[in-house]
Amino acid sequence: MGTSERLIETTQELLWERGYAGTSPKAIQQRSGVGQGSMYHHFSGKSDLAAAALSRSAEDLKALVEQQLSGPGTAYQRIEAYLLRDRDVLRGCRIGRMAQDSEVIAEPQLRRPVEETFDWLRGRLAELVAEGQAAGEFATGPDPAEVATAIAAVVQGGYVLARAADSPEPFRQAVRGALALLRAH
Amino acid sequence: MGTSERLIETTQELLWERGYAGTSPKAIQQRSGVGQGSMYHHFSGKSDLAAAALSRSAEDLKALVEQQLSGPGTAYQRIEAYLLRDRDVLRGCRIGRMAQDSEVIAEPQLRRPVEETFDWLRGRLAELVAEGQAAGEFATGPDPAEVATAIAAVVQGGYVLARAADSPEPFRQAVRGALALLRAH
DNA sequence: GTCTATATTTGGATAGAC
DNA sequence: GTCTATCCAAATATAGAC
Repeated sequence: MGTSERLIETTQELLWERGYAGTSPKAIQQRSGVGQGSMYHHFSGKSDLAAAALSRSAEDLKALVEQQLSGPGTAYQRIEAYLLRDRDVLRGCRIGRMAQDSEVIAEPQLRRPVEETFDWLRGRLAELVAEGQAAGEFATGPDPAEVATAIAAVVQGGYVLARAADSPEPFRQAVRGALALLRAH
Repeated sequence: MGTSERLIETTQELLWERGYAGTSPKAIQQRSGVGQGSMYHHFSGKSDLAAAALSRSAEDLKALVEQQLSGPGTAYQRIEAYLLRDRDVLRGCRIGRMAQDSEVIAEPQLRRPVEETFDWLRGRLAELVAEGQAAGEFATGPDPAEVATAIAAVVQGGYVLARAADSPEPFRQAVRGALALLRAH
């Protein structure tokens, strides 16, 4: 594996664990085993490396989610597969976490992968909701885009509530509540 | 206003804006106008001061939310009042933001106010959902505690999606979607 | 491409005078 | 209670040798 690769993967891990403000170049060098000179040879600095890591994480996450959303079954079943998939809930969302970090939000190069991931997710969920409405699985009153955004928000908020409680349980409750409301029509 | 008071309020602001990792003693001293000696006279250090600030923020937030939830109207109307209240969406939630900060989650003194706030909120919402079910406003199938947690998650996740998009719109969409699902039965 | 040396600023605090 | 001096490590690089 190349040096850049090692740096990017290590930075992905550290950003997920500690956020942008909490991730130092020194920590990246130590965990990756790459020296300071090498790091600054391959990347211009912390934010350059973080931008590469976040783009990579965004791609990884979209690919993973697409597996659930494009699986077999009805629209409801695919949304359910996404919401109930195995997660290490207390780690939180590698992308959603970055939205709380003011430095990430302030730097377009860092915010863009975060924004694009959620734009994609909300659009993809909206397609499924519309499909489920057409199939008579869901109530047809609600706007599919609004319901899709609510579903994405339940996941992100579920992580917040779970970390606050230091327990995965609130995440699971939130998801079950959302599924119950989707079904109840 | 006392010196401790000034320190606490300034720390509340900075934690909201920059998170725990991003808030330094020096920044607190500069914004509050309180000197270093004074700060360390009144508080033993950063985490002590942050604990006081977070407890205060938790109280403030609970009082504010309780206004909406205990207002006039049906259960649905009070939940709606809470979800639609005027917010500076892009600032995010002063309490929910802290849940993403690993140092906060790791220190019980810092995590406790965050945990308690959401425990209280979820319980309070669950009462309202149960009340609405009893009154025939909501479908009676879903578990009130699960629906309540989903509602709290929509708010927290709405902030995440809004900050990611650098626009309040996803928050508003998520909330409208949640209200539509609550109504659709 | 990688290494070591060096540099500046901040983080986070302690000590002791006033 | 507040101020100034001082301290040491970490953050975030740049420079130049190899």
